Amino acid sequence: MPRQENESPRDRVVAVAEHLFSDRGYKAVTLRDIADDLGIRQASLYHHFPKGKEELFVEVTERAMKRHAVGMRTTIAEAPENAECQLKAIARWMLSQPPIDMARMVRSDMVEIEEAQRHRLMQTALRSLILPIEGVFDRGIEREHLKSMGHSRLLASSFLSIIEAIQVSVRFSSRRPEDMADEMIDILMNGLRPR
Amino acid sequence: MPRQENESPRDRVVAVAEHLFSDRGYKAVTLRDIADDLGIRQASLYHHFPKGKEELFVEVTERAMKRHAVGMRTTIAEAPENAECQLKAIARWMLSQPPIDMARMVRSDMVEIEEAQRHRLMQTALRSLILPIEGVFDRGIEREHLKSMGHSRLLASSFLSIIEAIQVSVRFSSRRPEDMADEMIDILMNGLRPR
DNA sequence: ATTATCTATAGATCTATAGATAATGC
DNA sequence: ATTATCTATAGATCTATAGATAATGC
Repeated sequence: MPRQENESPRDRVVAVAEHLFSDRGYKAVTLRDIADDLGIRQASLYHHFPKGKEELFVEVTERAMKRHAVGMRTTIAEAPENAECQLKAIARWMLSQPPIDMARMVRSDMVEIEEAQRHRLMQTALRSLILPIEGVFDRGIEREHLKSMGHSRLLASSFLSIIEAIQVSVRFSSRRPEDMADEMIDILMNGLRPR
Repeated sequence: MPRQENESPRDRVVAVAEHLFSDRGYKAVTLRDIADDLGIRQASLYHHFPKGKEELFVEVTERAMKRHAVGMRTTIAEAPENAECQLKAIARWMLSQPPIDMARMVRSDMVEIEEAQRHRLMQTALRSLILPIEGVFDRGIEREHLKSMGHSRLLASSFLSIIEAIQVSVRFSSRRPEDMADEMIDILMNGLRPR
């Protein structure tokens, strides 16, 4: 089989690990789980990640964040200059990706890894996910006179957590996640009270 | 020391376990962690919970849900008959309690426990947390003509996830969580767009 | 030759059990 | 007598290491 044609074995490891970590978190996923899904032996993972589980998790998280940094940027750039449209586009982008439970990431996953790595990953998550959304709200405030409480960071992380809630809801609902996102964005823009 | 005056040893176990489980989740918390926080030996936990970790976790979750069922009911009952006030009161109630990461609960914690227990706990969580909030929105739709998309369940779980996002934000912000909640509720009610 | 896998296994950690000891409450 | 703790330890699971074997790409 000629290489370069598709995915390197290392990339497959990262992809499978991402899905498992994204679903159940760092501690609940074992190297055995990952190896089983890949159809290889647990020890074989050490060929790709000699420092082991933590190294793999950090790589998984870094890649996901890089993907989001790019995905967010292009998603926003390609959407009309309008907060509502951009939020709906962002929602679609996020829903196309493995879910990110920020609460779990901060409280459970990150505490398990080395201090230095943790700080760096948290910074990357802020830049890749929160700041781009914050930017959309800030430009909306500027250009469309959206209400501002001077703290669009809270708005951005609330938005992310709503997407997360939708990704959970999908398990119990037959509605399309995109419709749920649009509905919630509608409420964020116009409010529940009749106008 | 006369008993009945305060907390039974078993109650202390549940209380300590709740804080740890609430913070880091089922798999990431070991019986040793709980015992250490209590100042006892790991094996001593089996006196109170002979069936072990899962039994303890189920008890912790059930108690938390019962507390929420009561807390929600009285919080809503004591607030003015007005969706905005009731939501703000609920936010204060939730912020006074250990955080509940629904996404983690569904995806990570619940998968580790027995099928039957899982179903029961999920039902209890629905009744104790989601339905009361759903009720507030539904009555708001009825009485204050709030906008309805016919799916206030999504609204309720989004509301919960926003509270969760606030409890995470507190770690990085110096703002009062109650103020953050009020701000977000304001946006939910009136929208970001100028009226 | 390099890359990707394997088997075998050490060492750490975690849950759980058995049985002894101490404290508490009639 | 009952309740709450302890020590000691078995057994399972998990991460990680060492060294062998197979596949791949010049």
